[in-house]
Amino acid sequence: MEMKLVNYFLAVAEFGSFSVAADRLYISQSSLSKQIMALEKELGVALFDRSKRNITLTEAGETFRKHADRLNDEYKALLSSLMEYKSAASLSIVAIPVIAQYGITSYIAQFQSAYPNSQLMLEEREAATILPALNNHQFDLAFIRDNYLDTEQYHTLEVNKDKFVVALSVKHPLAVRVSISLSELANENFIMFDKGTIVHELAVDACHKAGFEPRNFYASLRVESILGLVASQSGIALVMEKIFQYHKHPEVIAIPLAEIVESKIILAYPKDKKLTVSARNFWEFIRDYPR
Amino acid sequence: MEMKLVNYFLAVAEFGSFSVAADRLYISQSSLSKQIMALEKELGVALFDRSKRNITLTEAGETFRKHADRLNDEYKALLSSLMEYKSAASLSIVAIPVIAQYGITSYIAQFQSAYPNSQLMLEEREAATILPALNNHQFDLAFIRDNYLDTEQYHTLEVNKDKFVVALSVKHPLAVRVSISLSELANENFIMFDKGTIVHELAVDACHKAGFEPRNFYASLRVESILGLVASQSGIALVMEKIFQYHKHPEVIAIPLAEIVESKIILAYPKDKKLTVSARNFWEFIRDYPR
DNA sequence: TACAATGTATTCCAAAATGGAATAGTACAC
DNA sequence: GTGTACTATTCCATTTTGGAATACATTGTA
Repeated sequence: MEMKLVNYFLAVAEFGSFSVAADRLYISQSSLSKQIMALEKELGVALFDRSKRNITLTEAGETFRKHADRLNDEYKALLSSLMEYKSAASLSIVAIPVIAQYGITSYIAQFQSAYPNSQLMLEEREAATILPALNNHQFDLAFIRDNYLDTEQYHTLEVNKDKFVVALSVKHPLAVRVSISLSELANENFIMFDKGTIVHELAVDACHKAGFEPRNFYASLRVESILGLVASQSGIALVMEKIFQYHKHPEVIAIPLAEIVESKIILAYPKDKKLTVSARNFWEFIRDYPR
Repeated sequence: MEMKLVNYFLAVAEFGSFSVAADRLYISQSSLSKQIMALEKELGVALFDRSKRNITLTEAGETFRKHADRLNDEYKALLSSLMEYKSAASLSIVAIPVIAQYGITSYIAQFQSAYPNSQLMLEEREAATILPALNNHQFDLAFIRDNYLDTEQYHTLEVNKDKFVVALSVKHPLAVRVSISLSELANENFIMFDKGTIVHELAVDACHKAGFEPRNFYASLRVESILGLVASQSGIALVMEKIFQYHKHPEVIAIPLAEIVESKIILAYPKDKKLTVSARNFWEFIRDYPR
């Protein structure tokens, strides 16, 4: 039995719902459903009664829950006892692929010169795959956006802050404005980031709030490409201001959005995890960094 | 972390050797090596010191061992507590693909009419894959050959017994004999079962004991095909007597082997496992079956 | 009774993990 | 040095995984 299944089980039991638990665990509902089914098959007993709309624990499920807590405690004790043997210097960080734009590379460089012995591993991943990996203890710390994050589950540290601007061709009629409201864009072509990215979700949600469905000219592209398309008047785009500033395109202008749509870049780790010495150093380095 | 890795780890720690532990666990050395390495990577610490010829536990390994026992105990307690919720009638059996030839199908039929409510699942697998699956609790009971089995680890019940005979074309010069010694076959073409099967291993080992390397005309085939090849004088074969009797080929004769090479068919389950009610019924049914 | 809302299961498919056989590499006894 | 007895690595076929889309089921409501 895979130990993470214990947590999956406990989440489903707690919320009485696969879809809610899947959300909370940052995995898909179909995956969670399959994994719990596989667990039940492996154990040879049904853990949940799914015949009603609200799923409930079977008797076996109740028994499993009792043991699950103890098993989990043992497991955590094991992990925590191994903590001290981890090379004190080891530190693995995962980040969304915008660390340059938000100056995080510079923090890291300064940390490395302050702690030259730390063996820092830095990996970039798409947002969607970061949280499951972080929860699985594959990384010590993560740089992520705070949107859609269940802040109850994580210790967080604000590192940077950004907000949407409207990227327009300089030839666009609205390019002369000092501010644009989303509702004025209802009939525009939207050039979006990849479906599944947080920025995409944020943009779509914002349009919904403004009362329209954005006409998406999907692009699943890099900022450079998006700005290129905007420059060639294929449409407009919602992009984060600092990302825009970083990449700047001579024929594209960014106009503030009347509605404030904010996104904070945070450093985070799961509350149920103990940090290594190095990770704590890094955390404190970022926390105390003079701004 | 996969719970079975705890057992893998404990086996390596106990024997101080990957290859011995792999043998004991009935998996390949390369697989075990990779799995322990993956475990170490997942935990972020080295558990074994491999720099010396005799591998030893690192400090972290010692710590892991302490917790491993407790974790394992919790896990076993969990499994055992779920036992009672398993449909009392459920019973899954795995067997090598010769149950018809050894009359096991008839035992099963009789058990089913004696216990019509038992939901018996029967699956056939190649010998090599049975023991790992049995150790992983994927099945309650297994019909297997006793050769090369570590009988310390399993409760066993003899079900049938068989021995090698030499299968020859009726036209073969030795076909008139009442008994043949292996050493007389040193220059024959051997038609063998698939590499990796127990019967193949037995045959090769027997030839080695008789002081020669069998010239294999590999066939990785079914008995029918092997007997067909023997009939057409492509070579000779070592086959189990009862298997031969069952399939009988008019142009093939079986001569007893002077050296007795025996193979018992046994019913087995791991000693560290508790049987379900039905499994126990089946066990006792077989044990008390009048012979 | 139909229908909308809200669930879970299933299917499909690309990507990743698994595991054994063969092989390379390494410590140690002699 | 050389052979022996181990572990690591590579290769590759097979299996597993996990998400997107979709099918299917329950329940509350018109």
